[in-house]
Amino acid sequence: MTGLASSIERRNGVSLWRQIADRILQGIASGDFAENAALPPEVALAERYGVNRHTVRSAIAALVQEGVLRAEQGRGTFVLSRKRLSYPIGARTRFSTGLQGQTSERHIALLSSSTEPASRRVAEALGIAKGAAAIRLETRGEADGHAVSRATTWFDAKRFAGIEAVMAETGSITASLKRFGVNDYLRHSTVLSARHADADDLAALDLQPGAIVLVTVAVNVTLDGQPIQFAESRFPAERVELKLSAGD
Amino acid sequence: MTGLASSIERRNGVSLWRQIADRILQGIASGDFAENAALPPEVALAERYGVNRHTVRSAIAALVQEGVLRAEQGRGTFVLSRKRLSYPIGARTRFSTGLQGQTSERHIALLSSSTEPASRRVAEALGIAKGAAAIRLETRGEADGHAVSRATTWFDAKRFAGIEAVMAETGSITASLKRFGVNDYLRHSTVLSARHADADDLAALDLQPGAIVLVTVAVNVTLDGQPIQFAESRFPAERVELKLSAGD
DNA sequence: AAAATTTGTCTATTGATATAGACAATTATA
DNA sequence: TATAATTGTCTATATCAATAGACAAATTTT
Repeated sequence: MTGLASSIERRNGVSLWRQIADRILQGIASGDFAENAALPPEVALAERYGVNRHTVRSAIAALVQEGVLRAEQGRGTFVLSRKRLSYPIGARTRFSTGLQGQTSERHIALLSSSTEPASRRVAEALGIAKGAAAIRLETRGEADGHAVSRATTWFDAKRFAGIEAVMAETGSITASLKRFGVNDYLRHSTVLSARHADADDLAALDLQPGAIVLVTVAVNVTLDGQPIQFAESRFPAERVELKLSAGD
Repeated sequence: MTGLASSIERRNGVSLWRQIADRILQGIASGDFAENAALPPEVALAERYGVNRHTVRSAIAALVQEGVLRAEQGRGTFVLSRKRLSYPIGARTRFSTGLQGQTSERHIALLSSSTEPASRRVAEALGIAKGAAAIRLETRGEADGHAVSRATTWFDAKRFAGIEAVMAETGSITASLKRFGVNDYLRHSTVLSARHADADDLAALDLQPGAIVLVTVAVNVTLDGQPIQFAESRFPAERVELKLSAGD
């Protein structure tokens, strides 16, 4: 028995690159090509399927376009995990607890922090005067070593002085707020949009140009309605989906 | 009614003529194009699918090749009845005589042959020692120019030495066996199953990926019960039905 | 018989597909 | 740091796919 699973056919109306793309998809589905691992190099695939390297490249390009693969010059071509993280959005949205059960490890890394005069938008959201001091945190959410969010968060500098240090230490917004006497908080509002990732997102989220990010702009408030946090978060659309839960 | 069930897509790796051929097949299956009746003229089809007449012609040419349509100059293009060949399976199963009356021409083409040590399964079927030399024939049954079966056949190499040459010459198992003194034989057992065609079947039987093959595993014996032939045959389910006759 | 209908053949042009080779750019490894 | 491995880009060429038009060949209709 020869045992060729399904050979490539020519002149049957289906282009070779499409046939090979389909076989790569099959290989991923069957576990032949492991998720999050490198595909065999282009030359090896070309030999395996009996076609030119450029034909394999066309197939890979199509799958990259479809968000199945990611090619990295000099390193290889990688199979993206097809399952997206499902990130719940609702009244009690919290980074860590929201991803519980989906990942084994998760934390928020503090990339940088600064104290700046509040812009009009920030001031309105936090209920402080425009130009008043606000603390700005640039963070990256990570789960199992993969970047899953990139956020810019604002606090009233008067009330939460020094929160950046606590944040760097604890790796958790919820834990940091506790240090300032905020034992519970609710999400007051969330605005959702999507756009192409900018240069900053690309670097922080390890994305390729053209990638899409989901953007949430949210205000968290204390139980009595006092605004304490204003944040814009970016999620890589290819790795994260947002699940809206009841209660807004 | 716009009613475009599935529109034609360009630049997705599947040629227009293949897409249109598939839609015509769909139309036949759904009764949109009646069997034994004329298809709409090429110009009408071209307009219906929004492509050039020559593109429709390519699609029709492919379906003519596949035995689905017949084009007649000046008259039209006709949907052939997809009556299947009825292949009798029974004690006296023979390729040629079994299809008598259904086809005008039929023969068995020898694709390749080899002598190999008998596997356990082959040895048991032929009543020889495991590892003893066995002749393996790879054949294709053809009727009216269409492939109707693909078989792997085993003989005891000691008793039927050189049968591959006779087979290539005569194109008939029955005639070949006669040369070795087997003037009559019976089918002892047949096991029937079905599966998707593998790459080999697809090529040999001129099928499209996903096609189904009927599989028979049979042992033929002499009148006194001595096993002489062991065969696995694959029949394209779309062109052949197996008719079980009395007497097993 | 003439006209209309329908499939068959031919030429021509354009863009997509596939192969081939060379080299650049990036990353990992010895 | 040099070398190897790997993806990215470029040029070139041949074939396939699709469109377009004209006309031939065969059949049916008028």
